Amino acid sequence: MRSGEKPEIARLPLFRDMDDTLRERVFSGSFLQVFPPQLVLFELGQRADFLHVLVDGLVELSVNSGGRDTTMRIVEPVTSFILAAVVNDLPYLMTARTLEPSRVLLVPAALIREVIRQDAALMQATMRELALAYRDLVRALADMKMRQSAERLGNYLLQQESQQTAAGTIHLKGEKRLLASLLGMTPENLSRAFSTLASHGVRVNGGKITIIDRDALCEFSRPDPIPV
Amino acid sequence: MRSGEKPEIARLPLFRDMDDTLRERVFSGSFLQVFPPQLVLFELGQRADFLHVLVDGLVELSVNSGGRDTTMRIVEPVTSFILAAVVNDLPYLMTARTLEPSRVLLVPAALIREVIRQDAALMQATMRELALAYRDLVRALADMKMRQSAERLGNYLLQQESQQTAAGTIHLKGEKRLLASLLGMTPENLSRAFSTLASHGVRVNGGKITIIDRDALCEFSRPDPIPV
DNA sequence: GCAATTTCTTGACCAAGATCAAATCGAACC
DNA sequence: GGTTCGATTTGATCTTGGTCAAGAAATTGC
Repeated sequence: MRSGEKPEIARLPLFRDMDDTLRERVFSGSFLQVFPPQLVLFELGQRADFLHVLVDGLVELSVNSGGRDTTMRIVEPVTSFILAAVVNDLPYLMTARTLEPSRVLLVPAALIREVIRQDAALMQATMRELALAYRDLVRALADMKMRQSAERLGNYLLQQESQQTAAGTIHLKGEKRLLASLLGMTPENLSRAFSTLASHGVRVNGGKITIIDRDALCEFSRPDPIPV
Repeated sequence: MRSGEKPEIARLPLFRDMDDTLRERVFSGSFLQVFPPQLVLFELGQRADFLHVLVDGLVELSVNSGGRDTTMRIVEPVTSFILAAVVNDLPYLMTARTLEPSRVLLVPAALIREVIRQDAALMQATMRELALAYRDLVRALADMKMRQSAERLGNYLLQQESQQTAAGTIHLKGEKRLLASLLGMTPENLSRAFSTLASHGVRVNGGKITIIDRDALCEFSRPDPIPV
């Protein structure tokens, strides 16, 4: 791999605290690969050969089964993904596809498992990362079960706003149909959900969303009481 | 804690491989408590003070927010629960309530975190447990997003059948309304879903379910291609 | 720049599931 | 055994969200 992105990857919570020599060993045993958009990186059911780290671009993780399909997560750089499958050496439960031209660091699964066994700090970071990911999914499942579609959209926007830098403004990544699938609705209903939110402080302009009345949106969407 | 259940807890994947002395330290720092049914063990939002191990009885984990409520998991003995909150010292995302008279081992969160740092085998077991729990939730979320209610019920039955000992027979634990909430539907609709499954090889007699035609049920429910 | 293609939006209609109400079933208690 | 209370089932109706179709807007390709 090129050295340019190494520091940024090394700064990830997953790799931050581990032994420098072992980290170097992980990196030198991995390779950075460039992928065009719409390329399938791996499919659900395959044996987990690599821990992936998205360095640049955009990746969708989805589940497809019985002719149906749903987006589980949109991965933005710089983030590792598919850690749970790698840790337990189990088949991927999701399919990964690039949405934009992307650069991905591929860490051989056997290598990362070996180094995890050797390095307590890496193991602890892995454990913490998995615990946080688990909690994200608890929230996502509760969201899907308890809220209706426009509320889910409202909460998604509030959450994105708090993560993105510019206050009050959100830039959607990917197409709207992708967001619809992530939120568990059809593109048609996402469109209608945006119209519903128009009377609750949200303005839409293509992929640029503005929250002009945060209180009204909170009132409507009833965000989680426990902050992330 | 009494010594009777110690071996069974020690045999759990979480505690199985750790150092014996440290395991003894964990157990002697914990206490086994008996709770009546319908008692709230902890509520969402509270600081995670204890790792819980259900030794006997039945516990519901639920999320309640904005006047709505949904069952996230039904915990059967012998199983630990709420590990993710404890590992990262974060507030519980779920509320726990006993459904039957229950005995629960309460392991102080600070103690288990300390021993995890000291014992690589325990840390590895924790990491694995979290990774498996994560994968369960990926399945649950995909299930909720992609399948309709009767299919979810069918898959639940197939899954329960494979876990319980008697082939073809399932004993529901807890009331049907609980199962309805776990599957993300109303009790009324659960009842209708059972009638739907009647024409797909399922017979119901109170809490005793019989799968008289496994193939027909699979055909209807389209279970996950990747086995758990 | 303009045609072609795709995405997004809107409207009409349909299906799944929720709600409300009432009837039935079953277990616990006298 | 009969009563009572809650759980479950059934039916009628309503709401939400999905489907289908068409038009508007945006993007791509030439």
